[in-house]
Amino acid sequence: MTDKSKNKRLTRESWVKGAFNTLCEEGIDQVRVERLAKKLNVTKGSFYWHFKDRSELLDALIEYWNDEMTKTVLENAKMFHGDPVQRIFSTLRDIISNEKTKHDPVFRAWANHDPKAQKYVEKVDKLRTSFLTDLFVDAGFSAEESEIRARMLYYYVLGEAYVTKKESRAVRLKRIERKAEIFTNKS
Amino acid sequence: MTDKSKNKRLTRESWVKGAFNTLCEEGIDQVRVERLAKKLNVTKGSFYWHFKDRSELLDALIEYWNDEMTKTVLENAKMFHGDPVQRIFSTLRDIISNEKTKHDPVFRAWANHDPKAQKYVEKVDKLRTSFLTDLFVDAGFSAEESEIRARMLYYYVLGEAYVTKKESRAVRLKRIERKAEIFTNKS
DNA sequence: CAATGTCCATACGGCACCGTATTTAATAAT
DNA sequence: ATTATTAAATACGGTGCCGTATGGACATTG
Repeated sequence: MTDKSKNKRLTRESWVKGAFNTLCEEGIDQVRVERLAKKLNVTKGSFYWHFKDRSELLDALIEYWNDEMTKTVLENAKMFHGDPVQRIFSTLRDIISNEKTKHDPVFRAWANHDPKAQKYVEKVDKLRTSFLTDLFVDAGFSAEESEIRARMLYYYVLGEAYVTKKESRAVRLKRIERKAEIFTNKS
Repeated sequence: MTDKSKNKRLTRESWVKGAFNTLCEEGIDQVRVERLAKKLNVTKGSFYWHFKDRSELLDALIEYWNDEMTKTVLENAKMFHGDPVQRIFSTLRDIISNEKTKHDPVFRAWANHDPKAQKYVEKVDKLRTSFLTDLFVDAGFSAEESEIRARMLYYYVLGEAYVTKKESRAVRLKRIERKAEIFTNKS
């Protein structure tokens, strides 16, 4: 698709992206060098020129995921200025709509058994929750209350992502927005 | 530990339990026949007497998980009678305290790439949410509102389980109870 | 148009695992 | 005690994967 079948030379990133695909579709233990090679229509001779070994690919994969998550996810939300409550919704929309976020669970499954990946997951979690916390503060909640609500909202969105993977983002977003109102109501 | 090192004969269940352990610790792709054999201090000659092949072990593993989840998890909660809101808390306590529930994420990670396991996960999800829904109804919420709150609460608990795996159950339970109050408040 | 560097193919040894076949040991039945 | 049955050990061929070594194709530069 992205690579016309005539592309001879591959880049390091080609491998990482290919690895990311099979990570999402089959889990980390199924991303193997020779299978990737076949998928990319080359031999592993290519791979071992670009990478020292499989472990180096996995490291690159972690970096790739981290970049995608930190770069793009919260950019739009930061741009958006206006009603603080609306910004919370906008952020949710961002997280859910992001193509990559859809694959959060797969990466988390990996991190579950790999401390290196785990470190980055924790990083991203902190980034997101602290961002959400700030939004609640802007919306007028106390610091403590903001943190509680941010965590609640974030955990909820995460859990929702695990259970309702098959539903469309539109449906999910609608439901989440409906429920998010509860979080933004000052009881 | 459970098996004194002198136990000669193994049962089918020994294998399933061993498989469940490595499933939790390393993921489904790491449960291999010969490694399990070594862990159980036998050879795979034993395994292939009890099972046709690896796939049959995985099927048994799914059944095992399903039984553990449906049998024990909600039993206590059903026993408990009294204030409906208190029953909700009691149920949460049950889900979180259950040793097996702790490993929900790992099993879900597997289900993510295996339709067979996925089916059972959906079953358990439905069981839990419908049970929670009934509790909210008992607590005086409308049918529609009950379902919404049940889903929120359940997704939240799930998401929480993914992010805060390392914390003690006591700490988690305390936090969750604190937050669950919000779900049980009629705004 | 040589020479050098970049990128990949091919060929190899080794390991871990799967599943089968066959044999041996332990337990139960007669 | 002999025989069956059950449970596990051993031995085997086959496959997929890893990483290395080496050579070839292509491009770039002088």
